[in-house]
Amino acid sequence: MERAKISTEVCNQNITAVRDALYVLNGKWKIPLIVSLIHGPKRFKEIQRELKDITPKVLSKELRELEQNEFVTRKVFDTVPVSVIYELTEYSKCLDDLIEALRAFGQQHRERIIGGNRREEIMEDSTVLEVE
Amino acid sequence: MERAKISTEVCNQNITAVRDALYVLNGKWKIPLIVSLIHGPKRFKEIQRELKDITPKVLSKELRELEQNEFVTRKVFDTVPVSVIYELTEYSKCLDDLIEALRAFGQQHRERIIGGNRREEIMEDSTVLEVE
DNA sequence: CATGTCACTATACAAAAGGATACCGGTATC
DNA sequence: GATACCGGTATCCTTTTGTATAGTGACATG
Repeated sequence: MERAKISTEVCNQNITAVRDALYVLNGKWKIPLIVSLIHGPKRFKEIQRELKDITPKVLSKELRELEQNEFVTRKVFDTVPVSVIYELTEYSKCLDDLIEALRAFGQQHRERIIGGNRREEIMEDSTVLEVE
Repeated sequence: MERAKISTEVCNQNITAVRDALYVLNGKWKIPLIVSLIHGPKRFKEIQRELKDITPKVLSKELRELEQNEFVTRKVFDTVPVSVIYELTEYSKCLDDLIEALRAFGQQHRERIIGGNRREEIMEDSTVLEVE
């Protein structure tokens, strides 16, 4: 009973931590956006081209939120016309392990589905992952 | 130029992998739900109590999706009234690294915000993370 | 002189996700 | 008899997310 209490407390702490993490990284775009900046700073349009189905409105919103959380910085150069580059911060490096784990899982999961080594009943379902 | 081409290809692969991962783990609840099952199988109402602000409708939908992706199994016992337990699968263990990274980041990020070792301009913003 | 680029913003709208509340039939408890 | 638990479903509503389209102003290209 005492043990159970401690274990549920730990469990709640873990859930809280995970929910805190998801709170700042929510949505479809934040992590892909960070990944696209890992290989070097980029301009607005470059990012838009790389994440091809994002609209400027959404991109601009996501970038603002990442800026507020100190994962990216926005730098404006007064060339003509102005160029704006987005760059990852030092702090964003604390996401490296997370991103690597996500990447590894994503890759592995896709292979599993393409390979078809899954239970038959579920194979029929086409909504599990969209493979192009 | 050749180098750049290779590097953008790798980058695109990474973005794709990350997006695949996010596709099956989307939304506010899937990962917290899995975390709540790590310490052992649970019944529907138990999970609902643990993730306290989830509604039964959403919980039932999330559990169904996790079942389709083979992260949890649903077992019905014909006691009176019936009891239903949800349990993590073997396959779900491939999420362990990811969950640990998410937990570590979430904890670290919360401490950073509570500690207040952030730039002043951003300190004013209250929307960064809800700390209760 | 028409057209296109850049980094967006604005407006309007549609779709999806999530939340609030009520309800079911059966059992157990008070 | 009233209430509560169980594992959900049904209905409605709000919030979030995404789409489509147009426009800005200064310049560069044809």
